[in-house]
Amino acid sequence: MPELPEVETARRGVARALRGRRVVGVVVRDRRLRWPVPRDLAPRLAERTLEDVERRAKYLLLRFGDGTCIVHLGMSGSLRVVAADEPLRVHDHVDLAFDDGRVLRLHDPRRFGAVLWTGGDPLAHPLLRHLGPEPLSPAFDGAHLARAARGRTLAVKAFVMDARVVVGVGNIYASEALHRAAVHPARAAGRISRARYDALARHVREVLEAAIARGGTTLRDFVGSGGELGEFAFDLEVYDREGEPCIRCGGTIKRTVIGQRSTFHCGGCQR
DNA sequence: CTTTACGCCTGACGGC
DNA sequence: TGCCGTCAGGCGTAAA
Repeated sequence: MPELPEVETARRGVARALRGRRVVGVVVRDRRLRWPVPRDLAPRLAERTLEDVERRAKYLLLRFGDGTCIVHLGMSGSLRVVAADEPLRVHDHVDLAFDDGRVLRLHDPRRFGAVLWTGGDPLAHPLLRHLGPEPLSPAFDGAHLARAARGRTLAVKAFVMDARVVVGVGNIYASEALHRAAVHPARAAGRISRARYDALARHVREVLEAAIARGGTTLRDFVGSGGELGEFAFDLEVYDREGEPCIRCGGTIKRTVIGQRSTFHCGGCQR
């Protein structure tokens, strides 16, 4: 389920397939997502042209000129672009039908995702307005992390997963970036040097870029918007490798829990 | 203000 | 074979 690389992969797929197309129909089979899908979604979208697909954090922004459809995939969501006669599967909750006969179909078993509508500037939406910088933007660097961490006592892993600090660093990539930067995930965020934050910021960026280049990590069932399976091969160094030897120092990978989330680190090389 | 815990859901898996 | 507990990639919200 989607971390930022998966969402970015979905964004590119949807944009390539449907940018410039006009909405000719909306079907909501189950509006009980994280928030109810608005009842007026269909009239809002009717006959509007999809001008672009953007991404802010893990939110997809389907730009329709004077309004934006905000889509979040939650923990189990995926998007596919299918033919209109594609058979439905269970948990296919929302369809946007376009004028070329194709359908953008949201599938979300756990229904932690969202489909919303907002007029005006979507970045001013309550869900988006307090978000930190994009991890692939110039605004994100070690100086930013060090500044934001001043006086903070929480574990650095929870810190980098806080969307007000930096967006898009999910549970897998938080463990991976901390391992590459040799920083212990439980270390207090405010007690990490500027130099180590420089390294961490660099590794966050690198691990996300590498994953995007491979179309997302995909542990089990991520499906890109065209229906293709994402790369299984992205080499996770610590995630889900409890008990295995560290590829860097030979130490043993440990599993702990930080902020109620599974956390993996090497007891040998992360300090 | 910061930090921590809790749900929202379905499904897959392991142990018995 | 079935049942039951545990866990899962997110994240807003409430409580402390």
